[in-house]
Amino acid sequence: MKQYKAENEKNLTISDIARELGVSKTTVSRAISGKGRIGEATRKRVREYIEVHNYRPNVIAKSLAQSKTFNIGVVLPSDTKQTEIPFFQSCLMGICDVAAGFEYDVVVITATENDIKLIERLIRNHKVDGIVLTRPTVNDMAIAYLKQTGIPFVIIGSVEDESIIQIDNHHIGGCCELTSVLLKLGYENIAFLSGSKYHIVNNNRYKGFKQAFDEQEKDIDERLVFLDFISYVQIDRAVELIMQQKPECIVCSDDVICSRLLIKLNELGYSVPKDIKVASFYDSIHLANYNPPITSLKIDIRALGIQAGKVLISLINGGEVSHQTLLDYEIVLKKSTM
Amino acid sequence: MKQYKAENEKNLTISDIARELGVSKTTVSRAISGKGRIGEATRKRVREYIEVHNYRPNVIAKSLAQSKTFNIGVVLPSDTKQTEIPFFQSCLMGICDVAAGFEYDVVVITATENDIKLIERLIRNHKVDGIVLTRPTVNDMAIAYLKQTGIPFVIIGSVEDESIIQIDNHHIGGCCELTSVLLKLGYENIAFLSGSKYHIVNNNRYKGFKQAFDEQEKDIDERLVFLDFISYVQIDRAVELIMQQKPECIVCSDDVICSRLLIKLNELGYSVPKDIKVASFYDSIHLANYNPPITSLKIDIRALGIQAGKVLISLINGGEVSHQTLLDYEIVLKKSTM
DNA sequence: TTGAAAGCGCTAACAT
DNA sequence: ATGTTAGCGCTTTCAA
Repeated sequence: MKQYKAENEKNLTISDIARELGVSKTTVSRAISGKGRIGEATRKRVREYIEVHNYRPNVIAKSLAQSKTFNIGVVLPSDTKQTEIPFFQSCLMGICDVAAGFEYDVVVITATENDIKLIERLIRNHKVDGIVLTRPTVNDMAIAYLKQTGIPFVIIGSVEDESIIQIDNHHIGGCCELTSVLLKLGYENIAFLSGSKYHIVNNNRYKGFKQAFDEQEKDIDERLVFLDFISYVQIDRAVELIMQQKPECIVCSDDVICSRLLIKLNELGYSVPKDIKVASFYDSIHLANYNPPITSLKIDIRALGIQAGKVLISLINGGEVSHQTLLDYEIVLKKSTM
Repeated sequence: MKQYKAENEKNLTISDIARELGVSKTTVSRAISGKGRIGEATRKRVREYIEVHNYRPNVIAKSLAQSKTFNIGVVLPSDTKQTEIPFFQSCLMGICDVAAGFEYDVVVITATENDIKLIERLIRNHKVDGIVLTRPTVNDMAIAYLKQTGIPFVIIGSVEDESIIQIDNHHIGGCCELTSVLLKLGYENIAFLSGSKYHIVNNNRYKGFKQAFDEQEKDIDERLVFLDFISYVQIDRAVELIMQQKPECIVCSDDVICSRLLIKLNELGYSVPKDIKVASFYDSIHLANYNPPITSLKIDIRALGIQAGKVLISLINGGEVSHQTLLDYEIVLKKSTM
């Protein structure tokens, strides 16, 4: 139980300072926090002492006294497959950035669709003041749980429930717009290849896809729509089926699917964009360096994290926040659809 | 300052339980922690009450009393480029796993080679009991700082200083072995393409490469060695230079470089493995699905995180730990070198 | 085996 | 403007 601090000089406390300066603890506390009235002279004395002696308040003690932890929790999916996609990491970095700016720290925990034990523990242990949830699913257990606890939380993604604070890109709009562009380029037979239906974002992307067809009063060829294709084996099979229909273009719901698609197309001997056009509803490093460059929706993931962090911290501190923030996207046309 | 808890029933404390059960706080505390002598009967009564009333100790209060936080800090690089590689995310997941198992939580912060402000803050705020550092660099500021504070810490990677607890894969051995295999396959002119010299791991990989040549008493063609190639532009240029020498094989120090190499080779019209063999000293999802499959060193990143977490927690609790743990690797020969 | 009391370092009413 | 005092919820001597 011997801590390393023993090696250093013992940590300075507020009482030490009070004693040395011949004032009360309260005065010192006030000089530090800036709350409450205090004389300019004393404040200066205290501040100087602190500076010189390199005093740092003990955040734990402050936490206990104020029932605040100055931590925010970030819930990441723990399944290995998701683990390797850069989305969550970029989000996390964004959140860390803002958190640091507000003197908060970030506690990371993992959860799966049907195991939110760690979230429960984190909250019951009072380790965080609020939580950022990433990737909401259909019938999300974590959301239900958090709502019931009353702890401040925001989600990165979208759900129907308007009582939940959500930060997301405008997936429906973006996917609709990209699809529209493709249609206007004259590609009529567009295939759609999407990941798990369980992830709301995929459903929204499909909504956008459909909307574009509706707007232009064109019909989707249902034989070209492949939803809920998760494993590589499934995707490979889907690609074969799609290519049998000889479409002009394939749109993928995300970068991982798209990169697999590209490999499979290559294997089958098809060349992009000569034989088939390809576009993706989300780009990332997986696609960034591909040759030919892939037309895709470009979204700023880090910005998403930053926004989520900001909103959460504001929420924690009693600020008013809007229930939904939709961030922008950019459509980047590249060689793969030319 | 009104907290959400107000909405729920007020949180049960140890005093509440003591009062209800007609015992002292001390007794309740003992019943929970298991420390100190206590009658079997009372212990049971307390445990039952806790179970029924769903009591959860306040970790913050415990922290204050024991000067322990039950948090470990993980330092991740914040530069965007590194952010997108899955290595750190996998490490982090591994660390989260063990931490949860020991009832610890993980606080994530970022740092760059020359900005360790957040590390300093984290420690001075007493937010963690120990730290995991990832990716040591040459003249690592973070290591120097941590060493001086005396806080328990481990690094994922290798450094010369034996006083530092290190967890790593056996890069030198692995790279040596893979190179040996390539040499034995009859590839004499092997090019080596590596990333930043600033990252110790790259230097170690090169050491392994050289060692293989030494062991077989063969000479490295210096014109084929390209160290410290970081940006894509640099890599592209290196590939051109390499190909002018018409080597039989190219070895990359990591997956990101390799994936860029493959794109560039493709662009230049070379086919793998027909025109040129390719191997990588580290595979990841970036390479996993490439066609043709790429010969590479396979290492289990999550395991690295798990081990680091275990060692750190042991260290925090005063356990004896060895200064270096080298994890295994696997050489996977694939089509790219056939 | 159990309890009383002090204390971890800070904040916040309430006085003065 | 400053000080007094009483907590925050838990652990931990020390005494019974």
